[in-house]
Parts: sequence; structure tokens; C-alpha cells
Amino acid sequence: MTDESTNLRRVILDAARHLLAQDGYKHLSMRKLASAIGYSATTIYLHFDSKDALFHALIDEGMSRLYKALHEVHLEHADDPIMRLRMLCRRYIQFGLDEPEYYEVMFMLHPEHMERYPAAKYRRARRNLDLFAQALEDGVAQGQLSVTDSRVAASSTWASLHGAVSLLIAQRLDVRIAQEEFIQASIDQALYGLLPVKPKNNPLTTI
Amino acid sequence: MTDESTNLRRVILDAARHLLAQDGYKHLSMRKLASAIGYSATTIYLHFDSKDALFHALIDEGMSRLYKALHEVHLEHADDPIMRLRMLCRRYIQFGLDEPEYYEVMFMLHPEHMERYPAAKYRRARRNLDLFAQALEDGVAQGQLSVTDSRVAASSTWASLHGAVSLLIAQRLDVRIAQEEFIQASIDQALYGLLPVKPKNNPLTTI
DNA sequence: TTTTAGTAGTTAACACTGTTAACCAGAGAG
DNA sequence: CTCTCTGGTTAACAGTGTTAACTACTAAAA
Repeated sequence: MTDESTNLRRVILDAARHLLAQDGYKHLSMRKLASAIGYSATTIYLHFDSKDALFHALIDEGMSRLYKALHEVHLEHADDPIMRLRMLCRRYIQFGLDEPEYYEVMFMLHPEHMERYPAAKYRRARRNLDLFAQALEDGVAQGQLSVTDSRVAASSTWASLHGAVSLLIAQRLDVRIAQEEFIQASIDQALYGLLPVKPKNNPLTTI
Repeated sequence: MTDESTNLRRVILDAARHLLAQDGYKHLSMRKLASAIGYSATTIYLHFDSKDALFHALIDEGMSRLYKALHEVHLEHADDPIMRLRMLCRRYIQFGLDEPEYYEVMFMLHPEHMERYPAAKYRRARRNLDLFAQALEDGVAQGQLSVTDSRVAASSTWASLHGAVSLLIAQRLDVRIAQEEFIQASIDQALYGLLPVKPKNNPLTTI
């Protein structure tokens, strides 16, 4: 029935995520996925329109999980926007490292796959960015930060974090670089640029 | 002969890059690539061990092109490390936007493909990072920047830029955000964190 | 001049892939 | 007792990366 049906959908998604983490994206085939859960390949198509649709479902789940994590931070540091911002950054990176399978499908898969990702669902993804923008605005309101456009600033902050997580997951960093030190440096570098006090004759303001 | 042989190798690489830009990674097959240059599929295997090897060759080329671009900046602003740093950032982002096909194979393809990318060749990739580290060290020497470990700082700067380029190429940014404004904000945010003058009682220093 | 070796390319085939069409067992309703 | 729906199957299509075996052709050695 419908209950059993949604149940199998869950089983498929979990197995997909598991295989993804185990063998990587390239080796995940519908047949392997099916046999892993003891069904025939075509059964998956009763629950998902295509392989891409299955990935989109994983992306949705990932976005929700990320939002859940970030929202916790949001609530926990509701009164201190600066601390909140710092913890949002930490939490974002932690999410990427804790659940790389999710992170990869969500943000690192080739745009080819994302193209067909329904635009409407992007909105849910944007909620995550809104939490950053909110923290920035609150920080500005308290006179502790200085940003002209909070959405742009939130985006570039996100870009920094995304870059850090991408390089960490893909293991493209020099092995001699300590992970924690790198994370700390990335967050610092991203946030110090938001401070209101800019030194006079700042050499960086040119161009 | 050998000349003709390396020639065909060139033709294959160019066609691959072209098709990659045109149809995306997922739709690039050996047979299509072969028929695009008027040869049979197996001919490609006379010049490349595998599809992955072909991608690795593209990565190599891309790394060289990037280095060429960054090295120009390096020479042009040899005497002004701050300006050099700024222009290195700009040039990096510009490279990503000008040659997205290269950039995607180089940095955005799934780690699965990179795993087999020979470790020795990573060194050539690291030359690019060295240009950033060099600029940072020069800036520190002139007392205009403050970084503890130039390699870590260079990496996190790179991460910021990579994040920005990734999001731009994948078109994952909110459409309401102007591209140039975003780029400017990303560079600013990355570089301001390197300034020596940190405001007292800086709220960001906690954790 | 004939034979041999090597080169540059081919076709045929293997074991896969995502996806669709056609089919089949069982269950509940008329 | 039939009829229809549900949840699943097998068979098949077109396409994938890759390998093995084969064919021209060229150049040197006999």
C-alpha cells in the first residue's frame, strides 16, 4: 500500500546514499542499487522517474538536513549574531565533512545534473543562505559588522565555505596542511572581511 | 609518424575540450569524440590509455594555462605584492569564467576521477598555489599583511576563490546577484582577513 | 626483389549502463 | 467469477568504455 510504497522509497534512498559513500558516484548503477536492496532494477522506476530524479530527492533531503543543522545554530545563538555567524560557518563545514555523500550530491556534482534540478526546489536551498544573511543583518544592526548588501555578502561567505569544504572532501589540499588549522583560517579569512573598522590607507582598497 | 601522431593527439584533446564545453561532461563519449574527428573510437586508445587518461591530459594542459596566466600577473606586479595578490585573485576567477571547460575538468569533476590522477602531477598544480603563497610572504615582508603560515593562508584564499568560481560556473547563485559585485565582494572578503590591523575587542576572535 | 617488422587504423565483441514495453501474480470489488 | 488495479517482473533497445583480432601500408633487411 501507500505506506509500504513510501517505505520502499526510503529504503532505496538510504541504499543509494550508502552505495554512493562506499563506491563513489561513478560506480552507482540502477542495477547494483536494485540488487543491493533485493529488487529488480525496474522497480526503482516505480518510485523515481529517473536516476536524476533519485539524485534530486537526495539533494532535497540533504538540503533539509543542512537546514536543520544550521537552524539549530540559528536558535541557539539568536541573541549574538556574531557568534551565530561563526558557528554557522563551523556547522556548515562540519556538515560537509560529516556527510560528504550528501554534500557531494548537493553541491559538487556536475552542473549537468543540476540543470534539470527544478528551479522551485532551489528556493528551499536558499533558506540556508538566508540564515547567513539574517546573521549578517543582525550583526550590522548591532553595529558590529559592515556590509552593503547582505545577500551578496552571504553569498561570498558561502562561497568561501563551499570552497573550503570542496577542497577538503576532494582531498586537494597539500597533505602538510593541518585540517583544523585550514578550517580556522578559512573562517577567519571569510569573517574578518566583514568587520567595520578598515585601517586607513588600506592598501587593499585599490582596484 | 611521430609528428603526425602527436598531431592527432592534439586534435583529440581539442575536440574533447570543444565537445565538453558544448554538451557537458555526461554526454562526452569516446565514440562521439571519435566520430567528431573522423576516426574510429579505438583510435583514441592509441594515444590515451583510457578516458580518464584523456581527462588527465586535459587537466595538465589546464594547469599549465592557469600557471601561465598567473605567472604573467606575478611578473607584472613583481614589486607590489598587495596589488599582485589582488590581481592574482582576479586572474584566477577570470580564468575560471573564460575557460569553464578547463576549470571543470581541473577542479570540479568528481574526486572519483581525481583519485587516479598521478600524485606526481599534483606538484605541477601546486605551482599555482605557490604564486599566492609567494605574494603573501612578500606582503608580510613589507609589513602590509599579517599571516602566520603562508601556505595555509594561500590555501584558504584559494578555497575562497575556488568556491566563488564553482558557484558562478554552476550557476548556483541567486539570479538577483550581480556577478561583478559578487566577485568583488569575494575578493575583498578573502583579502581583508589578511590585514595586519585587527580592531581591538574584535568580536570575531572568540572561538 | 622479396620478405619481414612495425605502424596506424579498423571491425567485432564483451560486459556494462539507463530506460521502456510487455507481461504476470495476487488482491479487492462488482 | 470476472475485472481492474497494484507491485513487481523479464526482455529488449540503444548506448557506454574497453579489448582482441585483424587489415592495410610503409620501410627496412635478406
